[in-house]
Amino acid sequence: MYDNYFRQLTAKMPLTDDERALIQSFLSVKKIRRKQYLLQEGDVCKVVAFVEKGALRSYTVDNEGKEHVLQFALEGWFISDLYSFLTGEVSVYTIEAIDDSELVLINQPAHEELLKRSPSYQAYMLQLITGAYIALQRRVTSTISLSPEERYRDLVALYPNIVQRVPQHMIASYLGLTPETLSRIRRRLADE
Amino acid sequence: MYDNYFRQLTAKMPLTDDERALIQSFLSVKKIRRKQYLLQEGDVCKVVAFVEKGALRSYTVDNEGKEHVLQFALEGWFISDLYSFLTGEVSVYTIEAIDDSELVLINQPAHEELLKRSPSYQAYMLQLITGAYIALQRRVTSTISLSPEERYRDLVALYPNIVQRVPQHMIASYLGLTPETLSRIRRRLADE
DNA sequence: GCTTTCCATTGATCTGAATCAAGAAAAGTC
DNA sequence: GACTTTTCTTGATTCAGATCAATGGAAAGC
Repeated sequence: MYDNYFRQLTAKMPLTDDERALIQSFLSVKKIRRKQYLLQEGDVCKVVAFVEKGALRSYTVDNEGKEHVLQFALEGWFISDLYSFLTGEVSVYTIEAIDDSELVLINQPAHEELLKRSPSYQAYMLQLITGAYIALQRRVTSTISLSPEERYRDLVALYPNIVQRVPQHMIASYLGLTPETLSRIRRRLADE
Repeated sequence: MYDNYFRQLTAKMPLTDDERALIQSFLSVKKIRRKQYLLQEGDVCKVVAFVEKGALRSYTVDNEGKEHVLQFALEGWFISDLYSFLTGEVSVYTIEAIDDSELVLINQPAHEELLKRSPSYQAYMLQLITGAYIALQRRVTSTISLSPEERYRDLVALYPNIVQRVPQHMIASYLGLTPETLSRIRRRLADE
């Protein structure tokens, strides 16, 4: 159940059996079906989710009712609204399963407790947030300095598995394009 | 010299005199003149800078030679390319002083050492990166879900001091607009 | 204080992506 | 396996913001 989670964790952070048991005692498992929500806009984000299996995305809805994808999370990734999770403020994001998925969850009190009790967990969290920060910064850089076509190529180069796995209109939304525009970009690239 | 820095730090993290002395021994001070660089594209980012006085910005230059502002830092803010600083990879960003400025710097080895030796510093760094992450996430959200006019209003509401202090064409660049477009938006808003 | 560079504004025009519309194909559901 | 829903594609049209161009004014630098 926690296989991928601990594979990931121990790869970065060797753990004693005791520490592993301690951490595991604070985790829980959840299965979630395609199109179900892990978080809804207006709620406080209660958990950080590790994707054991499946795929999820987070998105905002603007005034005109349009969705804008913030992040995808495939197997081995984390997803959450860290802002809401850490501050307790309500979230402007929705997190939804793209496919039937299996998640490993940790809630806020458990997270607090583990930070205090496990130095490994603490160090891991610092790495996690740093990684999230770096991924976001790359995204911002791409958004502000590349053309739509370049942004798409960048995404394909960096996360080919996302492009293969996720419906195209969600990729378009992630890139800040309409599905029509992305379709035309793909044709242009294929024609060359 | 380190007044603002420690005011900021102790506000979040009570320090013993010893700890303060330890941290201070790892810091250095730098004055930098308007238009001088703290970091140039292609170099590794060696420091995290706290702005005691003045104002800086970071930006990327795209294929066509256009600048895109990633971040502003006024008094009391930090600026760096954390990605480059932490990984040692070269940076795609330039960090430049907008006005003559005074900075408190910490370099990578000092940062490593302090992480090991000062739990307060460690906890502070976690807060810092978390804060940076949250600020970036807000920026992404604004970029993907708001119109240019809404983005500008958001910026004015959130950081009025930036808008007052920084040349308008840099604000435009930060918002992903041309100076002309921002000028027209401002007129529209003033006319109403 | 004078010169030069930089900066904000306004108008005219252009353009790339959005929108609108419709049909085909694929996937999901019962 | 038939039906429904979702997804992708293609074409025609529109539109918001970029680009091009020019001016007046402010700040920087000597």
